[in-house]
Amino acid sequence: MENLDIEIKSIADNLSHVVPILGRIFIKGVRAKTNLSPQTLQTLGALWHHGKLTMTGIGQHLSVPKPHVTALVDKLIAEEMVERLNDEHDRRIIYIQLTPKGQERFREIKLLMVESLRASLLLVDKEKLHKLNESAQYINEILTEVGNTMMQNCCSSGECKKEMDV
Amino acid sequence: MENLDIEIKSIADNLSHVVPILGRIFIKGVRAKTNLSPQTLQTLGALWHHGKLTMTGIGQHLSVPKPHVTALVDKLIAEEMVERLNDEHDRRIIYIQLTPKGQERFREIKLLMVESLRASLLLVDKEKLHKLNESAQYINEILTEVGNTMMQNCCSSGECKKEMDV
DNA sequence: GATAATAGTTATAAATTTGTAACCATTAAT
DNA sequence: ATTAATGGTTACAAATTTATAACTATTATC
Repeated sequence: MENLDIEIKSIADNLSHVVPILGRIFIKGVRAKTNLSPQTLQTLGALWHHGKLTMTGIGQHLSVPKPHVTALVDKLIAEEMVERLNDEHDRRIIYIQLTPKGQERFREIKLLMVESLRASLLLVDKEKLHKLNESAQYINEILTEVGNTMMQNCCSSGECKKEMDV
Repeated sequence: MENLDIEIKSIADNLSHVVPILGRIFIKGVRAKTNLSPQTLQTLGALWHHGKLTMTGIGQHLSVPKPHVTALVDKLIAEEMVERLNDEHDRRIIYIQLTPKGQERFREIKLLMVESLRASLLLVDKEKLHKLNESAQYINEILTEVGNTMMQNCCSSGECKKEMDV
């Protein structure tokens, strides 16, 4: 069990070091070209991935306090990128989902992200890229899994987008 | 070459989705227990990893404008966690590095990060954890590499800490 | 049916981050 | 010897994020 502990330390070390780099690539590298704040971008990303989220679900995904989620969503609604949806059985619950316009817009944002990443990986050779892809896939798989169990019923619609579908 | 493009898209998709989750684990999960802002935490992390950074080096690592780096460093100096160091050959350059107190303090912060991660990975079994570790290691390796090539001479001291050494 | 819990909003203040412009000191280039 | 470029700071305004408290509407519990 000692061994396992060392492994978690190592994971923490490696992943924490990578946070600002990913931020640079996916947030800062894209932000200037849209008029969207980082958290707004992440909200769209979460909605794209999960298809449908409650207000508290969004808050948990971004770890943002609920009142601020309201503000984020209001802003996105003002731009007609997302819409509110009432739950049939529980009238307290409001789902948020991308509008067609929002989907279109986020598709473009994803292109910007890809370009930003491509620029960063320019000098990385094919084989390393392949291995990087596998690693990224795996990390996303695990972290999405633990992320979901931590929020009760994040995407209550049932199915999350597992794959990219640009 | 078509294939390579798809791979980059996939990497972008997976890594971008993971950004808010990592933020939750390593930044938000730790912040409350320290009185440090996210960027201040990341500054310490970068210094821990690189040992020594110039002001612009810090700015590039966090992608933060230079004037704000001054503010961040000033704050850390006020808490005696980092210190300025002059370059022998170029008197414009100022290196920042952790003080012993700062190292001690960041060691504690790393413990908090590990605990936060451990809590998230509670339900993940041993084998997955092992594979996760390998993936995290690889991603850090590649991204650190491209990160460094993008900033001319980030850690001009020469040697970066490659391994965890808590 | 009264009470407690949940989902979301409104309002507000404070902290943090972002973005500029102008500036000093030092080094590089011509 | 000027002039240009680099590394860093100061000053300031704006945008974004964080943190609370109080509140409404609805559902769950006893």
